[in-house]
Order: sequence, then C-alpha cells, then structure tokens
Amino acid sequence: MPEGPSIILLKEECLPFLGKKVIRVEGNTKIEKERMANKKILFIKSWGKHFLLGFSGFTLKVHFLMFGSYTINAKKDRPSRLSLIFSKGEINFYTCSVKFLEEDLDELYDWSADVMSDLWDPKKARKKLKDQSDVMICDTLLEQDIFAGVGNIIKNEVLYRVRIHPESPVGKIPAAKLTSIIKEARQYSFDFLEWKRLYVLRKHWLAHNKKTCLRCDLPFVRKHTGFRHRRSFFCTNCQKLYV
DNA sequence: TATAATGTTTGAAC
DNA sequence: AGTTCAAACATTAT
Repeated sequence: MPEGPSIILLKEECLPFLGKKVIRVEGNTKIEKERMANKKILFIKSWGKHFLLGFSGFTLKVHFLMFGSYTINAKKDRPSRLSLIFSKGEINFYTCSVKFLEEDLDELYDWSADVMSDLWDPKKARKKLKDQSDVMICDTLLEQDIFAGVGNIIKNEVLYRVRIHPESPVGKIPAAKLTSIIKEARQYSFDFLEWKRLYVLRKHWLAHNKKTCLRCDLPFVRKHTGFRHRRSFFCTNCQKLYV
C-alpha cells in the first residue's frame, strides 16, 4: 500500500469527507481516538508516505508501513486499527500506525522534500545529497528527508530508467546523472500515480520483480543492497556502476 | 505451506 | 555517548 503516489490516491478518495463531522470512532488503536468524535475534518494533506487529517487543534497521522490498507465506505473482515464514521460513509484503516500530531505541520515537515508536492524542490534534494557522498544511491533514494514518498518500487524503477547501478556511491555519480536521478524520482512517482489509478501499475514495471532486462535480455541481478538491505533488481550490463 | 516483501520506530548491544 | 542493528508490527502473494 505505501509509497507516496498511493497516498495521493487516498487523499482523493477522502475528499468527500472534507469539512464533514466524524460522528463515531472505532478501532483497536491505543491512541485517544475519542478526541476526534464530533469534530470536523479541516484539511486532508500528505507528506511522503504520511497521510494527514486535520482537526481543530491537532492532526491525525496515518502511516501504512509495509502491510497497511484502508477501505472507504466498506469494511474488511477483521478489526480495523481506526475507523472514522460520518453521517454518510466511513473511512477504515487497517494494520497501520496512527498517531496524533500536536505541532504545527509547517514546523514538522519540510514540504519541499516530498516528491509529490507542488513545493518539491530538486535543488534542495541535490544539496542534501552532497552530505551523502559515501552512501549508495539505493539507500539515499529511500531517505525520506530527501525523497519523501519514494519507496523500494520507485527506487528500482528510477535506477533502471536512468541506467545507474544501485550500489554506486552518490559522490561517484557524475553531476548530470545525479540531476537525472532527482528528476526521475519525481517523474516516475507521477507515472506510478497514474498507472496505479488505472490499476495497471504492475504491468508497467521494468525492473521491480522482473527476471530479465528487456533492453538486453540478460538476467537481472536480485540482491539486497546498501545498509538498508532492501531488494534491488538491476542489470549489470545496462546500469553503470560508478566507483 | 513457508517465505518474503511497496516500511519505520524502538531499544538493546556494542 | 554515539552508532548499529535486530525485533516488532502483521497481511498477502507467490
């Protein structure tokens, strides 16, 4: 479920509830969920993989981690972590992390780091990468303070598109190539969004979970790379390793 | 059926 | 004290 573009779709699906009052709250979360009862949804935002529902005086943050899911106006056959029930309709969150944020969101979040945001700033991303010269690009792409919203699928697809080996340290990658990585991190995320919207995301994967490189027909390397040990799928023939 | 995976936080261990 | 790393969370597809 996660990765930034999926959260954009969730925001869209929740739009009918904007300005509407929560009349009942359910779920097995341990947070003080009752504080949302009889309160209106004042805004619906996201930052990377964080889904944010604004109430008067506080914000609900939902993070779906690896297995989280949600339903709108439908229920799953198991207890929800949190359900927000409106006079007409409901939002159910399952197996996710829910928390309240008390702070002003502008203090908490650097919106320019969110690849899906209108405020996304590639130049700032570039500056942050300067401090990561020894870190492999497969790890920095997953760094939420730099590329909020990018997950493992996006990582693999971006690196395949720009033909860069995931184990290349950031500092060894030529400037022009770094620029294309940063650009593609955003561009692929929007492609991901539109493909997911049409339920055709998987069939557009060029690298993630693939066995063979469609450019040269050689088998992909499948390896847990970097300090994060996340799966990378790559072609050593088509993706250049800078060392 | 067992395994591993679209992820992050926490706290133990060094 | 600062860094590193495994555990925990818990569903679903292969």
